[in-house]
Amino acid sequence: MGNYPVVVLDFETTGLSPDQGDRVIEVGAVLIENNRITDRFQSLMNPGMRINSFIENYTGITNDMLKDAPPVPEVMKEFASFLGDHHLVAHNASFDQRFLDAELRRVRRRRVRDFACSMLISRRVYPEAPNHRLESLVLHKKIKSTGAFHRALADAEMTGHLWVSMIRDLKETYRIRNVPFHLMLRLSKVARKGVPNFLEKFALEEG
DNA sequence: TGCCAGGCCCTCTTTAGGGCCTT
Repeated sequence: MGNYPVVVLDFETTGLSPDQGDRVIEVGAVLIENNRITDRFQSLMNPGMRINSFIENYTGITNDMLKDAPPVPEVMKEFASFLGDHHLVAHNASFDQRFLDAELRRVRRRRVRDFACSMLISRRVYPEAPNHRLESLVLHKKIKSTGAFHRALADAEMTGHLWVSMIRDLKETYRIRNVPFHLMLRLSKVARKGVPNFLEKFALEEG
């Protein structure tokens, strides 16, 4: 199964830390239901400050593109509606979670669901991967690339495909019929050496 | 003035250091 919906999201930002004044400049997200993308959300946002040349080069998003973009609060209110009360997923979720929580706080909203981290889970499901950057995992799993890396919607879509791929591989490898969200959350915290035992035990209890 | 992210996770560890990930 794994039929519960999740929203997979990705932010492009002015830097690494909302605590140091960094803001979001683009959000991309996909809704996944029944292992397929059924809805999408994407918007650039004007952060009210200039972005540096590293960010322009890294993302391909320029100051010129942000000049006429809607302000961050306006987009974040819309995005909060898109999120609803769905479970959330991101690649290196602690990063996106910090920015999401900070920007929602500014518009007096709050996150209501847990975040699962596709990077932490991929380290456990695909320990053989050369590394666990999104770009490398997309190559490793032969996931079709849906646009330029480091743009929010393309990264969210590819992370979404990675999420579906990990659920499928868990089912096949461990003969788990149903991979609920809470299993993915728990898996992301299991010591790596203990992963096979953890999953075999789950499969037994399920059966 | 000078500082400058944070959390996971391995190891030559736990009285710590440094690579990996995200922009």
